[in-house]
Amino acid sequence: MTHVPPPNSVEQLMQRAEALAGLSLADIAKELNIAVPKDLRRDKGWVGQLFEAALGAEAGSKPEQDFLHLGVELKSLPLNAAGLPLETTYVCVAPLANVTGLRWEDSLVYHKLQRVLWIPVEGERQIAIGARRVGMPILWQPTTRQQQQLKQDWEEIMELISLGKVSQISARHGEVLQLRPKAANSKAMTNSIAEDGSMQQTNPRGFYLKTQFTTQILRDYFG
DNA sequence: CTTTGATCATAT
DNA sequence: ATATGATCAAAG
Repeated sequence: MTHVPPPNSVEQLMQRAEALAGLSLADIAKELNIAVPKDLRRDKGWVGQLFEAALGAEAGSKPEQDFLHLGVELKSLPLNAAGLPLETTYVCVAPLANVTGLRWEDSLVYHKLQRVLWIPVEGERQIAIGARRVGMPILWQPTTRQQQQLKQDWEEIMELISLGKVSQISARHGEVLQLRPKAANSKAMTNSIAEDGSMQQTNPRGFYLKTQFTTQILRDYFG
C-alpha cells in the first residue's frame, strides 16, 4: 500500500480532503494500491480506513483523535440519494464502570467531537463500493447549541450508568447522542455498575450520533 | 423505510 | 477484553 505521511497542518489536511471530492472509491483505492471489496459485509470499516490511508492518518486503535497533533477527528459519512445520512455515527466506547466524578469536559465524547473532518460519501447498497463517489469535506466544530445538546444527552446517559441502570438504556434515550451495543457480538461482556452498586457483567456499549444530528451538520454547511 | 440491537475485521 | 473503523439485518 502506498504510504501518505501525516499532514503538517489543517490546511494541508483540507487540501488533501478536497482533492478526494468527486473521485470514486475505486479511484482512491487504485492510487493507494488497496483492493476494493465486493461489499462491506465483512469489511464494514473499509471506507473509513481508505480515507485514513489517503489523508495520512495514523493507523491504530488508540482512543484519540485521528490527527492528534492537529486536534482533528476523521469520520466518513455515508449518504443516501437525497444527500442524507444513512447511518448513525460511532463516536467512542462508553465507560460503564468507575464513572464517579466523570465530567462532560473530561469525557471521550467531548474530546473526540471538538473538531471533526467529515467526508461525505455515497452509501447506498445498490451502488457498487468502487463506484461510490466522495463529496466535499466538512471541517466541523460543534456550535454552542450542539455542545449543549451533546452534554445534556451525555449527562443523562452517564447518570443512568452510574445508577446501575445501563440495561434499561435503549437507543431511544438522548436527542442527538445515543447508547448502543458496541461489541463483537451479544455474548461479549465487560464490567458495569449494578443497581446495588456492585459490579456486574454486561454487553459493551458505545456512543453514537443520531442521523438527525449529522443531517443538521450537513444542512448548516451546505444550506 | 427507518431505527435499534447485533455483528464483522483488525490491532493491541 | 478493549479499542479502532463502521454497516448489517431484524424489528417496528
